[in-house]
Amino acid sequence: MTFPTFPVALAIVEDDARVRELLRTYLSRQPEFSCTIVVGSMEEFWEELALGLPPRVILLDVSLPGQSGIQALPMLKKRLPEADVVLQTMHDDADRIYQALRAGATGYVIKNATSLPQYKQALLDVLQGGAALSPSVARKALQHFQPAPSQQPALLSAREQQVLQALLDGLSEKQVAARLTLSPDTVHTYVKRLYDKLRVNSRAELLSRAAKGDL
Amino acid sequence: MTFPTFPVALAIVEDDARVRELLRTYLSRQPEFSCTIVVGSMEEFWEELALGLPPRVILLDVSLPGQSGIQALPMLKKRLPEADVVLQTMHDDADRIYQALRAGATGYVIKNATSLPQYKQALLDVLQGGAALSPSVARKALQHFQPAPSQQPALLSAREQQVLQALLDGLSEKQVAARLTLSPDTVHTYVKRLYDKLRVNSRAELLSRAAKGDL
DNA sequence: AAAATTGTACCCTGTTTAGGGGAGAGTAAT
DNA sequence: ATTACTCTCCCCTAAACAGGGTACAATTTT
Repeated sequence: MTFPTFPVALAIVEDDARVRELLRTYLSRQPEFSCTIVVGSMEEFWEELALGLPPRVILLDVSLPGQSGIQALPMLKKRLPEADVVLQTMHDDADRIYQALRAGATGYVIKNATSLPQYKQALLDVLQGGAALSPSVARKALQHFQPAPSQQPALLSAREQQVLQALLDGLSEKQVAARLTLSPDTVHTYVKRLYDKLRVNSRAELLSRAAKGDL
Repeated sequence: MTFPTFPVALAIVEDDARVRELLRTYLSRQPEFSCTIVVGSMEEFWEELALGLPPRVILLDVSLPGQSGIQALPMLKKRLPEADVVLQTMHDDADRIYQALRAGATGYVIKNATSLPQYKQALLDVLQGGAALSPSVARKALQHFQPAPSQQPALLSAREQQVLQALLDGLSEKQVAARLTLSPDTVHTYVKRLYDKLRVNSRAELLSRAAKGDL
């Protein structure tokens, strides 16, 4: 992990003046950060950005007057691909969280549930290549991993379905073996059985049918 | 949020005796927790479980002798649907993380990067309905939200797109050659170029991404 | 005019898949 | 108690694929 040289250029975009100043004063006092841009809207942010050096991390409010933080995210990632964006908001709305994470946010914290030292820790975490999620946000995010597994057929045994899922994830037989802690030969046996049951005769056919919504 | 009544019944499954005792002594000292089960393997866990009251939270090592923590997860969720499971491990392997989160873990912490107070905090977080992810784990998890940024078909020439389409239809290179009236070698050349442009390195990966709606 | 891209085709080596066989241990059902 | 099924592992051969290179003519871009 390449560790950043301190202080790190930090931008704060937050429309609530009280919160904004609180963050600025606290974070400015930390030797790790230098608040190079502190503004109340994205419009102001774009202006300031043109003037000085680009920030390494951006602490961004989700709901802003004018262009919202979420709307701005794609543009931000395009204009500043190197920057990490940590979103902050009052609510832990599942849909907004989902949007934000897809748009490439590397952090998402809930205002009321986050102390100033935790803000600092969150920023340090992303600088070290991690991601910072408030517990309630993380829980919502994890739900998107759940609905994964499929539906039907008692046709396939539990183990067979696990192998199938791994194949659909694009793994090679060797990788499947590693994931399921099996011998590559055993995986091969399963693959053959799957081809038999699913009436295909190549990985490509299997995946192609999966892509078309079969199975 | 319904707050639990303290102390909360906690199970610790960890094969390294030093770590296990460290966690037990520290967490037992906290008024919030009562370590009702402290064992070194899943086999022992199942035995102890039959005797006493079921734990509310389980701190579970990923790699255990015998039945691993990951393997045990589905069984645990079935046997103790009410319990939260926090996994701990040394490594932040992306595939393992993915598996664990899909299997319903509500926490995933990295041993070396987590202090005892942070362990406590992680457990409290899940008790309050949140999820606890170490920063590096969260980062890996977030990558699964990314699949969005697909390629622009513009990058692919007309001929390349025809080959791609044929591949997505599940054809072999030889079959593609037949469809497009090309030499198998030429098709091979195209496939290599496609892999290059689409950043994959196997047919399975390509088809897998197609199945997920990329490209 | 030089450079880059595209379409086409061939060579090479190594790895992975496909499809065939057998085989033992365990569980469930008849 | 035989049958049937599942899970696990092993052997084999031949085909397909992955990745690396070279080559040249026709465009298109610069």
